[in-house]
This record gives sequence, C-alpha cells and structure tokens, in this order.
Amino acid sequence: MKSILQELKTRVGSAVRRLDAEADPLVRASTEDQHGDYQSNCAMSLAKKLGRPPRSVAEEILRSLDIADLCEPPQIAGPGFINLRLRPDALASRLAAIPPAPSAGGDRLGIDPVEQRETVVVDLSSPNLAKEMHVGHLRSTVIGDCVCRILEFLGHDVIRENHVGDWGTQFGMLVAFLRRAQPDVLARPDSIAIADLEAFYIQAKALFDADPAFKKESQETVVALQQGDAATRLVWQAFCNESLRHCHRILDRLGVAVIDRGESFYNDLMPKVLDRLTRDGHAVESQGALCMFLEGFKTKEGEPLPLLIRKSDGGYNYATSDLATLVHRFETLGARRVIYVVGMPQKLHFEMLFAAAYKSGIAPATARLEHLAFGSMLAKSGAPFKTREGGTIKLKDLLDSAVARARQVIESSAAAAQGDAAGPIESSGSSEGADDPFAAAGPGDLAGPSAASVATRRSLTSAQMEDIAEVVGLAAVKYFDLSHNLAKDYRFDLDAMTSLEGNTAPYMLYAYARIRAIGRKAGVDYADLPAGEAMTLEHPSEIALARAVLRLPEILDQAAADLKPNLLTDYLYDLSKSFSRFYDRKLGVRVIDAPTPALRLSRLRLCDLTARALALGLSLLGIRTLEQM
RNA sequence: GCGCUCGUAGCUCAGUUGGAUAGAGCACCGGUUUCCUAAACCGGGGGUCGCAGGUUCGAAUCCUGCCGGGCGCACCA
Repeated sequence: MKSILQELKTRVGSAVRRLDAEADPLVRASTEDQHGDYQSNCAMSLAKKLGRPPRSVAEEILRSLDIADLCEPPQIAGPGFINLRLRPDALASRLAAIPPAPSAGGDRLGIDPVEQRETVVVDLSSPNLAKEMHVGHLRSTVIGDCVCRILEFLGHDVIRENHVGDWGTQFGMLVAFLRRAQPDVLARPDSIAIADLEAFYIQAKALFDADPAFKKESQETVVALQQGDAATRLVWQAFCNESLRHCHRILDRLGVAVIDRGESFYNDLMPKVLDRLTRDGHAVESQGALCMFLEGFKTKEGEPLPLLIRKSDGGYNYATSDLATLVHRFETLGARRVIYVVGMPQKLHFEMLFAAAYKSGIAPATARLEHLAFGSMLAKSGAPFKTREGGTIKLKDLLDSAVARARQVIESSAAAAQGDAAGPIESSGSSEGADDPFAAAGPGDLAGPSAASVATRRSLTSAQMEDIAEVVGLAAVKYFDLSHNLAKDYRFDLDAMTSLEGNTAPYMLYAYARIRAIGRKAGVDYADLPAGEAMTLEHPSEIALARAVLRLPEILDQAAADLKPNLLTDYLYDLSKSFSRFYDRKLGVRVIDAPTPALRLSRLRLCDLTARALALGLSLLGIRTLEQM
C-alpha cells in the first residue's frame, strides 16, 4: 500500500500538471492541526510562473482535483495554501486494510518493499582491534545499525561491514608482547585470553618505550607479519580473534550484526590497486610518495593537496586500504551504494577518497558513495567524554552504567507507584561529579527498596527485573543517540535518557507495554482480532491516533531518503503521545469498557495497530520491546 | 590563513527540496484520580531563530559579510 502522502502527491500532482507539466505538487504534512492534515504549497510559486493570482490558481487546481474519497472538501487559505483534511472513514478503511501480523514475526504493517532494490554496503562500527571498544565507537555502531535496519526493511540487500583496524605497526608490538605474556600462544592459539585489552595495550606500549630490545623485537615482528611469516601470523590471528571476541560481546549485547572484514583482508589487493592507478596515470609520485591530485583540495600553504596512497617509505596508509576496499565492494560485493558511518572529523578524507574513486573509475559513475558523518558525543558538561584521569571510557562500562541507572529509575518509580513509604526517592545523584558518567550509577546508592522486593510486589522475578533493566538501559542509550540530529555534537546525559518523561526510550517502551497490558486486561489476544472488517473512528483522539499510525510509511520513506534516524524517533514520540491522549481518562475514549461491542473491537484493533507501529519503529532503531515494565 | 561544521526558550534539542502565529522535552507555576497502568494527561509563563545586509508573495532555512564554538588542512588511522 502506498503511503497517504504518496497518494496525495499523486492526486494533487495530476491536477497540478494540467496547469504546468513540470510543477511539483509540494504536498507535505501540515505543521498545525488547524491547517488540516496535509497541505499543498504549490499554488503560490505556480501563480508567479503563470502570472496569475495565487488563489485563483489554487481554485483551478481544486476544480480538477479528484480527492473526495480521501479528504474532506479542500480549503484554500492564506496566500494560496491548499489544506487537506483526511476523512475519518478513509482513515478507518486504510487501517482495516492492514494485514494481520504474521505469527512468524517480520510484521510490515502492510508496507511494501521498494520496487528497485539495491545492494548497499554499510561501513559501521569498525573499531581498532588494538584496544577495546570505547565510547567513540557507540555512534557509528548504533547509527549504522539503524540505517541498515531501515534499508533492510525497505527491501535492500545490505552488507554490514565491520572494517576493523587489524593491521599496521602497533600490531607488531602487540603480537610481540602477547608472545612474551602468554608464551604458549603458539601451542594453543585459541586458548588465549586477555581480560583487559586496554591494560594489555598500555603494558605493551610501556615496555615498547622502555625496553630497546623489545622495541626492536616489535619492529621485527611487524616485518615478519607483513611478509607473511606463518608463526607470526598465527599469533597475530590469535590476538585479533581475542579482540574480536571482546568486540562481539558488545555487539551481541547491542543486537548489532556485522561481517568482520578488517584492513588485513585487503593486504594483497593494495599493491594491485596501486599498480592499476599508476598504469592508468591517476597516481603520480611527489616528494617520494605516490599521490593522486584531485581538483579543489589545498594544503595550509595553498598548494594542491594530494591523496597519499603510498608513503615515501613504501608503506601503505588508510587511503590505500580504503581504495582497495572500494574495489572489493564494487567488483566483488556488487555494491551500488556505499555508506560510511564515520564521524565528522574524517569528512575531508572521504571527500578526497570519493573524488579519487570516481576519477579513477574504481567507483562506477552511477554508484553512490556517502559519508554519513556524525558529531561527537560529549560529556554532560560539554567537555570531551573522558574518565577523570583523561583516559578513554570503555563502551562496556558506559552500557553498564546506563543499565544500572535504568534499574534505579524503574525500581524507584515502581516504588513510588506503589505508594511505598520508603521515603523520598533519590531520582539521581548526578548533581555531583557532573563529568563522571558513572556518578550515581553504582548499585550501592539506591535509596528505594531492593530489586527483589520491588520485583516481588510487581510480581516480577528478579531475573525479569534484570532483563527489563538491560533492555531499558540499552534502549535509552540508543534512542538518545538516534534522537539527535546526526550532524551535531550531543551531550551524554544519563538522567535525560533514562527519564520516563519526554522523548526517551523509557517513555516509548512504557507506551508499548501499556498497550500490551490493555490486551491482556481485555482478555483478547491482539493477534486474533479480525482484520479487514470496517473500523469506526469518531472521537478526535481516536482519529488523531489513526492518522499518526498511518504516517509510519511516509516517515520511513523520508528517514531512508535522508538517512536521518531522528525523523523516526520524533515520529514515535508523536505516536506515543497520540496514544496517551487516546487512552487518557479525560480527553480520550474508553477502550475495554467502550459503549458498544463494535467500538470496543475497533478500539482494541487501533491499540494493536499502534503497538505494532511502535514495535516496528523501535525495532528499526535496534530497540527491543517489553510486554511489561 | 584556507576549508568544513554548528549557533533556535533558563537548560537539552526538533524544525521535512524556502511556507501560515518557530515547536517539543526538562526545569518552573497551576490543574486533573470513586474511572481500562497518574510510569499518564491538560493548561500557563518563557524567543530580536548569533549579528547585519540581500534575494521574494513568503527566510530559522538560500546568498554575502561579520561574531562566537568545534573540527580538519602531505606520508597516524
């Protein structure tokens, strides 16, 4: 089924084209309810072009506009806006046409995949294996996963590439150090275990700086590694595997699937790509380095700035491996589109890389190369996000702190909801140590009752409580990240993201859980409700909710077209609010005890569709839903 | 110095190829509960959209120049 917006664009478009074959109908959702649900803004610009008064142009558009089955009679307002309000019966029949959710999962709410599917490579997460994943990897992982999920949902063939850093000089040092620290690594390469990769790296680096013999050993190891020495390679592989295990513990926890294909994978391809670029005359030598000179890039001194693809010492750098990677992605993986989910500071690099790829023909002219650049995650104070000592914060610790906070919030509100006499609730302790993300995250400072006692009172086992905290905590982190405009920096704020109020994951999850609870209370299984039959929408809150549910397809189109996850979060928040109003005791309607059986059924179906839209939207953000909170 | 990017309410942020009286949330003030989850809802105050010009029916949005923050600018990725 087409989205309502698409349908209106088609209808208004064909009316507008009678006046001007090329005019865009400019249909969009109205920002204010008084202006209807959708509006067309094309009459004003068209009037200018035709040299006629805009309102008369609007009137002429309306004369040939065939829309009575969908909308109330259109209104012309202001300078020439055409305001469209959807008819409740049209909303009702569209809702009724949504097929039931398949029991096997994969509910699409009747949204069709795109006609033209593409093979899209998304480069996401991509940490360096020398160290453990840290907070700097969160955004690429979360945003990349969301983009993949949206594109996958729309039917594209998405290849999620985890382009890990597993090659380069520091790996010589790490391999040499591993051989010293765990001498039996050659005998049992799969049994190595490094409890703390971060500490391991620091130790190795310290020894490298202090011990000339070890430094020499490290450098020899790099050479051996690059020459393909089997024993060295084995230890290197063991190290990388161990690091990847760390990595995938995090990714699994976040529910993010990727294909690991590190820089080393392209090692053999790099010289071939360089040969080809040299042979074709795209690469030239300058100051001993192999370079590609591209239009429009300048150095500080105003000289042409080349893309260096081989250092003067003969070594390769990341431009080299990125070009080789593109060769693989286009020629072997058959990509039509490559999306790099990488932070803003690398913008220049990607501009140059893309220019080089197009110029040299590595990227077909029809292919799309995109740098989905995002801003930095800052501390709550706005300072760089570091530990008090200035070190990097492990991603695992960050997630743990969010889960701990989520547990606190859930337990506190549960206690408050129970009218618990345990005293004032310590909603947060974050006023102190504002820069420390773990302030108040410890389990010891919980003012409310223990998890077990709350769980008991809410008839949840403590295992269920743990699960809820895990889901809510991770959802909070992801949602907070995705709800911000990608281009801007944002401040990591545990209190804000775990709040039950506002545009947060807990609010959304709560709305979902509420709806599921309504079904249980009503004694119906939503999955058994009849589809296809007529529904009734009469109350304003009911109509508004129906409209919100039916906007999901156009939001997904837009979010995919712009690669902007925050469009989806904003929509979900709006949907949740619409639901809360619908279910409000004052402004909403009765559901379970609706005045008639037909209304009860219709409203329960609306509840179900709302829950399904929420669940689908959240799933595309990489967020699990909960039946109970 | 050049380039990129951001600047919107006290705070954190939205704002769809330029659209109507610039929106939310938090915080603050007030209201709603014999009633399906009040973990909710409703209302209120609060803005020279960094500044100044320009483009036009219309500018937070596009152009120019300033101011302020961040990032980048030949061999680390």
